[in-house]
Amino acid sequence: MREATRLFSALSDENRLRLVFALRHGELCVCQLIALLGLAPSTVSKHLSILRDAGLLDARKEGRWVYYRLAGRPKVPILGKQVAKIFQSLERSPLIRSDDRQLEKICKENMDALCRRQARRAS
Amino acid sequence: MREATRLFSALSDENRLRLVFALRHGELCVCQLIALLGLAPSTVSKHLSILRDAGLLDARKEGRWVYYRLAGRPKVPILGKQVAKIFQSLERSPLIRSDDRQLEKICKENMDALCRRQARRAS
DNA sequence: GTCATATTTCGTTATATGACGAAATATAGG
DNA sequence: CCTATATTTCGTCATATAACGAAATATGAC
Repeated sequence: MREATRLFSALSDENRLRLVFALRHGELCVCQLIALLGLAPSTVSKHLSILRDAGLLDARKEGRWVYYRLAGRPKVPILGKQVAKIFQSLERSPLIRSDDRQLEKICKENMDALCRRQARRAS
Repeated sequence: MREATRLFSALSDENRLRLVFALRHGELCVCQLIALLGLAPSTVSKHLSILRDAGLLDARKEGRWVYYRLAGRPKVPILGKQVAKIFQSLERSPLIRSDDRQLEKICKENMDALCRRQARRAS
């Protein structure tokens, strides 16, 4: 029961939904996700931690970098008609589309340039 | 996007999940749901309001009584493997089983006896 | 070893949320 | 009309949560 409420709670924040949708294209590094959301690294890290604890994400480390991906192979999510509609419309929502466009750019940048940008932003 | 977060937020509370599962058997009156959860009427009413605003429940009035039911015809909810597992295990969870047993008793009581019990509880 | 860097954890603050009781609203009976 | 009753809304309080910056941790380069 706690697992269920934890899962739904994990998905009840807009930024965390954005993370889940960003990762549907494939694995991303934390620094890329930070660039996408434009939030403090600590905030993004906390959000990712919540999603991972809820069983939605897996993570792997590569040197200093941590990559997150969706856990397993999620199918098209259905939770009754209402939710099916919501999820379909979510992919068409301006925010997710905007995220998708921004993600294209972010994925074209090399990781070093991205991380330098985060460092500059932090100061 | 707000609809999605509202829906997931609606399902992120244990008592609200219990309400949803209780209603999977069919329509119930608020006083029956109050008896099930053992919470204050105002709290149950608030929870039901959240679920209805999220599109999960429909309501109809019959005199002083308000009956709630699941909206439309929900199928077995799937939101990726993780959620499918959670929902399957939820139906086997001690809490939901206990609720099911208690619901049997509650549905055998006539509404008047139930409501008299709530009134006594309120004082 | 030192210094730099990416990420996570911790502590703080403002805001949101779940519980309750009281008040308001809607319906029924005499 | 008055009284009773079921439910909803409102206000309050304790607790949870999302944001941030600072500190801690882990990795890499020299």
